[in-house]
Amino acid sequence: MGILDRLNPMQREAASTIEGPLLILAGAGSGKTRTLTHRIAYMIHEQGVNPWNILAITFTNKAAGEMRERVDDLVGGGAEAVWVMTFHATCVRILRRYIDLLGGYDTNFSIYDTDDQKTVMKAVMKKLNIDPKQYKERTLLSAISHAKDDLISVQEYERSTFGDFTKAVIARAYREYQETLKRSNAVDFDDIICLTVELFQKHPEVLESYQNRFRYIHVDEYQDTNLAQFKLISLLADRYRNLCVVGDDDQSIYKFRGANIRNILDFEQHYPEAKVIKLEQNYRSTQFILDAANAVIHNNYARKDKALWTDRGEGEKIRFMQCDNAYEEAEYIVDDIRSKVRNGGNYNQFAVLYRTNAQARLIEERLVLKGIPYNVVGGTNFYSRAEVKDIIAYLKTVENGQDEVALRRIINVPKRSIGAASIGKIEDYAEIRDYTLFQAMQYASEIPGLGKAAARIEGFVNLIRVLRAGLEDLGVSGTIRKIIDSIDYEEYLQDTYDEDADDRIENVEELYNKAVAYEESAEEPSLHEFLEQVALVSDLDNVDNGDGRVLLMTLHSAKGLEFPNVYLAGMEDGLFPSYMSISSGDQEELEEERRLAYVGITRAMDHLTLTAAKMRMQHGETQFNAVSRFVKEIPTELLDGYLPARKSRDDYDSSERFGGYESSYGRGFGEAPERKAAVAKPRAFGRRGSAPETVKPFIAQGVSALGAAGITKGVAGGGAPDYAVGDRVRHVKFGAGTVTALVSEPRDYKVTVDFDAHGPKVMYASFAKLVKL
DNA sequence: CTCCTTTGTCTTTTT
DNA sequence: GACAAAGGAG
Repeated sequence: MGILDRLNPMQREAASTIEGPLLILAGAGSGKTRTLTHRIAYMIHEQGVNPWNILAITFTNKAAGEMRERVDDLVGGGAEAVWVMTFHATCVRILRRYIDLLGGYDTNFSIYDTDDQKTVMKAVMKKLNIDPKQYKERTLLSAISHAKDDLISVQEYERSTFGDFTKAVIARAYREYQETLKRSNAVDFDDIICLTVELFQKHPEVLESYQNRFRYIHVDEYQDTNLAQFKLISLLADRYRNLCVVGDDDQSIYKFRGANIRNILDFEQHYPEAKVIKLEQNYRSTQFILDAANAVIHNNYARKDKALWTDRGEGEKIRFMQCDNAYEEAEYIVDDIRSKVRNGGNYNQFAVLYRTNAQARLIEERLVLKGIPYNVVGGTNFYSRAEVKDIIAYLKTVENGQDEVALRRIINVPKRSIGAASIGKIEDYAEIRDYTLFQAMQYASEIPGLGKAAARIEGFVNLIRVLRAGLEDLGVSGTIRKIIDSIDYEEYLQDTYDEDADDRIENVEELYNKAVAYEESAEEPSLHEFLEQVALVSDLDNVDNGDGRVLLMTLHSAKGLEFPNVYLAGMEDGLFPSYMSISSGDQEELEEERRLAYVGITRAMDHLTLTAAKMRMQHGETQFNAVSRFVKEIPTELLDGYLPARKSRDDYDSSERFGGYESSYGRGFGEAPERKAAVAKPRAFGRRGSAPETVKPFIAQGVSALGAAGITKGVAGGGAPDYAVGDRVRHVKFGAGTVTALVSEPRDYKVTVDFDAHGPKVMYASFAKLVKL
């Protein structure tokens, strides 16, 4: 009878548990979206929950769109009232109503993307006299971003600096950056979340209204939430505590963006009454593919133990191919795809995944050569193209005159001969009168020293005024058209770019088309909503493989997708795992890479091919990379094709850890690796021969990493286990048993115990905490 | 103010 | 190898 009949028992239990906190640990391909959508349908249809009271939060628009569609299908009428949205869209919606309560912001705020943030930071550094050679804007921005992810305010950050000079610099930059954004009535991506948290904390009445509205909350991809998002969710869920989170700690791959894997690992601590349900049946891949994925991920520590299984049968072995260079790798992959399609297949059943976007190029070239249709997912965002950003900046200036980043971008584009000197004079004037830049520009004729520039500035101000006046009649698309015409933008593009002017003009037209499409679909079209979509939607969201094309994308973009045939290209130490993660000596970074490998492997339904190149151009120089350690972590019996030399734990020495770089500075180095030397010279640094500062900490950390590698057992579980095969041991949960096998693995000892009451179990020594009897 | 050459950087990137 | 930013010359 019910909606839940089509679910397996565990899925059904998860879907029917609607009261109280619930953690669904959903392995790759275990039907997580299906479970969530059925849960929502069950609530509405069989438990009489008002759709209005349900919130489902995702990370990507794509995931939100998919869920929206499936909920609509299952629920039918009334489903529109369910909020299915991304974190950012949810928060923007809340801020558009209430941000003015925080003071200093107005509800027509701009949203700054990464480029805009850089622009702001550059200005901040200039203003504060921060030496750009000593501090990169990227570093400062990422420090600020991480502070915001952790809900650390400017004041708190300032208090925590103590004698730390670098932190003090960051604190100054943080304060000025935040003040600049506020002056511009703008928020960045991180602000969207943490200002909402701030709003809830400072205005309990607002929080309460949303708590009452969202009685049932779902969070997808919970493993990727950061502290701010966690706080947001826990505030919202605090009243009714009906919080359902879904995730897979093994697929947490966004630590570098502030995701905190502890949120999912510690869910039961935060919510002691929580119910935990594991979905371990995989409906996607063959057993061999799952075995390989399980074997790789088992080398990680920080994870909840689980084992994916399938009833799909063993399937085919995983293929491994090491080519001489990256060209041959591309050739191998493309030829393989072509021959498989000739034997009856469709190009849309194939995906090539890689670690870095730069790897796409060679494969693309080969695909073009063979006339195979393909799509590259990601790479450069449509909205980050200069010509698109120009028009967007005009629109932002029309919407929000305080937006300085937008204003400065267009003030002299196309060239109006308003240069740095004139802008400086306007700035001074604005400072004295406490005006915004745009306000000051309206008094150009009064500003001393502008001379002829004053008239040109007035012309510009007038243009914006006219655009504002016409907005209501013309709408968004009409205003875009008017901008293009008034500034002769297409002519400007033609003059400025000789090579690709036509492409750029096309992009501008595409933006116009998007605006038209937006106006057709929106209930109540507005400029700020259009700008919001532009800021929050990426072209990743439009990935569609209905038209028979091979898909190329990074491993990160591939999360959540599945393909019958998957190629993982560039399986090399130094590329994947990345050079950074190896050289940092930080185990956590390496574990994140390993999770990425896990994500990659589990994208494959039937056929998985791993490829590597012995020699590859990276950053303009030839690198000789060793086969990725992740390939070596896959049991030999699952691999087909050329098999790399197997490595035992003890071979994970320095030359291996920083593997593959030997050839860059002379052969024979790897034969009898002198440990210190191997650590100190992992790689021939940039061609200009300068050893960057990173080398020093690198050496220090490298040595400690080496130390850690050398005494893995110690790190793993406080030394080698004190029991051996044949010994009797006791386990907290399973009771007494006999040790039947003890295998030393890179990170830990794998111990098999035949328990008296529960039969044989395989476990990792550091987790099992077995006591010798 | 603008154009051209030199210099430095370079993982991933849901929003 | 590719691209952006800074610095110097016109």
